[in-house]
Amino acid sequence: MPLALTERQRTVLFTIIQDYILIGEPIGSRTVARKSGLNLSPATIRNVMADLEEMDLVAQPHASAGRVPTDFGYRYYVDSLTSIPRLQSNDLEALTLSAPSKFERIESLLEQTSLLLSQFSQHAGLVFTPRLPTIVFKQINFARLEPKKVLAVLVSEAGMTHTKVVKLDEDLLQDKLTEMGNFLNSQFEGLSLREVRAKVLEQMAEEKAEYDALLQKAMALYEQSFGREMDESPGEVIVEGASNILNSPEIQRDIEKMRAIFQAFEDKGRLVRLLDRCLTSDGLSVFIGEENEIEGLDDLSVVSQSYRMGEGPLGAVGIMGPKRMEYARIMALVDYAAKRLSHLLAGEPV
Amino acid sequence: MPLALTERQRTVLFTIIQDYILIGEPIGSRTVARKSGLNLSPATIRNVMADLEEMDLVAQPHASAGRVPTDFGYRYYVDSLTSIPRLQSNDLEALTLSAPSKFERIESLLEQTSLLLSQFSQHAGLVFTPRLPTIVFKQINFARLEPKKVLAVLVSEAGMTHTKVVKLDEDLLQDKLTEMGNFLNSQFEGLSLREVRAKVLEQMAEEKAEYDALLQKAMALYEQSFGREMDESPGEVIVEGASNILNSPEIQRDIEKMRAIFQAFEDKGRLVRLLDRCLTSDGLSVFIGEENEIEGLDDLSVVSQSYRMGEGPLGAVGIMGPKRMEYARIMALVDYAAKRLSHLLAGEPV
DNA sequence: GCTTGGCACTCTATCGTATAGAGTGCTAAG
DNA sequence: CTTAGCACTCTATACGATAGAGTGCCAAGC
Repeated sequence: MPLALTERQRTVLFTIIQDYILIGEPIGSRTVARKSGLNLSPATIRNVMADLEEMDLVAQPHASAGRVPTDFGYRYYVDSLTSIPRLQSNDLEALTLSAPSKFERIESLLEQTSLLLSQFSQHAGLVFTPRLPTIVFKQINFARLEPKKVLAVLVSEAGMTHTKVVKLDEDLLQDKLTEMGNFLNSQFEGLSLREVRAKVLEQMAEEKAEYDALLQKAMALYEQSFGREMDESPGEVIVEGASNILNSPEIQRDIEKMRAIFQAFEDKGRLVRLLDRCLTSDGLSVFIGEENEIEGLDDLSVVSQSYRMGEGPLGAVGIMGPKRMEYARIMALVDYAAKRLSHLLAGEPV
Repeated sequence: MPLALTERQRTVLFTIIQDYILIGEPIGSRTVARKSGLNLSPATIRNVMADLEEMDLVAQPHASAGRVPTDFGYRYYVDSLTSIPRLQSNDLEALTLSAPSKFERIESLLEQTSLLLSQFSQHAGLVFTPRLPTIVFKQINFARLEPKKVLAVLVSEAGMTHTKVVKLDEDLLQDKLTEMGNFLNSQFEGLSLREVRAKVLEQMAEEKAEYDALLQKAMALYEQSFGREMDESPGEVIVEGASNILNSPEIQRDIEKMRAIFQAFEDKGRLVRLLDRCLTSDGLSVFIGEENEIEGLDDLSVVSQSYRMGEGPLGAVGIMGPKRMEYARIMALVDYAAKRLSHLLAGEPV
């Protein structure tokens, strides 16, 4: 049920949130009275604040302090930003200047994007690289390195490459390898790696009926080089500007929290779980505090947006920072970065 | 000039250092008197300590505190470990169990090594990947992705692969590309990339005299895909367990220092400068505090050892932690890891 | 001449107390 | 419903006192 607040309550809540985001200290009734625009005395504001506290939208750090937004309060605030915020013109200008408009290697484009997000937000920038099972097969090549040793190179539609050195039981000459590659290319182009794998397993099970030995071997070679591993591999996460987390005073106060956060940053597995959550909720997603459900990151918020190429989402970009972040601006930033990245990947001008 | 200390001074100094490393607080004359094994009263020890302070080997945080080793003191201590320390048997046992003894991808081997160093030391693990100009050319392949778009794959002797998508002015068919690859392979195998590049530039300048057009193009294609970029690219650094830095109390006390350290960790360029220093001083190197000359890391020490394959050093592994680290154990650990890595890369059993 | 016990001195860390300041909740009046 | 007033609470800060650790130095002893 959508929480129903009176206009006045909303105004007070938003004043508290915005001011708290700005200055980082509990906001008192006096301050709200001055800044809210409502022409009310602090005493009246106090009554409203008590209501908001009742609703768990704000809280007091201690009995005689001002109010601080709760996770739930931030949530209400973010939810009431009906549309995705647009970039302020100064941000837009600066971004146009410093964002990459072309790229050589997709990996470095992703890194630059993470760095850009970090620099503009003064928080940590996140970029999740494409999850392997969802990427689209473009081409595979095999090159003979030494007797019984083959280099397999897989290229995705997006232009990412994956290589693997495979040891074989028998020695295959380059001619054969090329033939095998051509065969696989003809079979798999345009399929996702997940689909490719399903097809491989299926046809390997089919007892060599249709295909001759070489093509059967091609399937086996694919399976050996990219099959199992790819299906498990969760993709990577590129974190830039993690040290910005140290800027926020509420984190500085608690060394234990700091350690937990940095440990979480190092645990790629935990971060990748975030990606799942970002991709399932399509569009721009915001996780506030404990909402992100990642152990150790419950004092941070994450704003993320997926980027895509063709139909499906490929991965996601995001910003991670203290719950006390400028949500509107950060959301605009992330959305812009994701859109720009999608365009660049598609080869469109930006 | 090698600083000459009396036996007694050495004993006192080492007692202070070892005890300080152990407990992390300034060491007083009373404690030294008890633990040094010298049968002397605290008063006598105090006289010795005053001498050591004179020589800048120890210092007092404040007038009525015990002594703490200076960088110079640590240096003397480390220098007097005449040979590289051997691993303690319990460490050796644990390492034998958990260290990888084979590997699929060289990249993940390097990551695992960094992680291992971090876990065993409870400090940050470092692994510098091979510097590109020094790696040895093994094989190059070109694959036609689309008209005028070629995938170049370079394999090094160590088994690392580097890929690049290159856009061409003209469309080259796969046959031609293969031929070009074969030609380059015949020319370059066994050379370092630096040598390869020199040869390429030289022959491109030679006005197409000896080679026919295709081979000339092959050279140009190499230059376009890996030439310039490789010569500049400094290699990567894999840091694991950076959050361990937060365990040390002397860092915890100073938030500013913490930020500086984490910023340094994020600045790959700065870290790579460390590599230079590690490689120039051949063998096991130890940089204590400001000795590492990297801005922001002057409160940390780095222990590193290069790993190799064939003749030249490829890169380095290391541990970075507070100056108050167990140097002997850490040095043994790093040396072991580097040796093991070298063996694994050479394909020898460990 | 080296060693040592004794002693005065210094500096830190800690604790309790007092105080100022911010902000609240409540009540009663407008 | 709004607001002024007031008592109350909690924090942060400063201050002084105290205990503890450790030093440097001196004079006595071996």
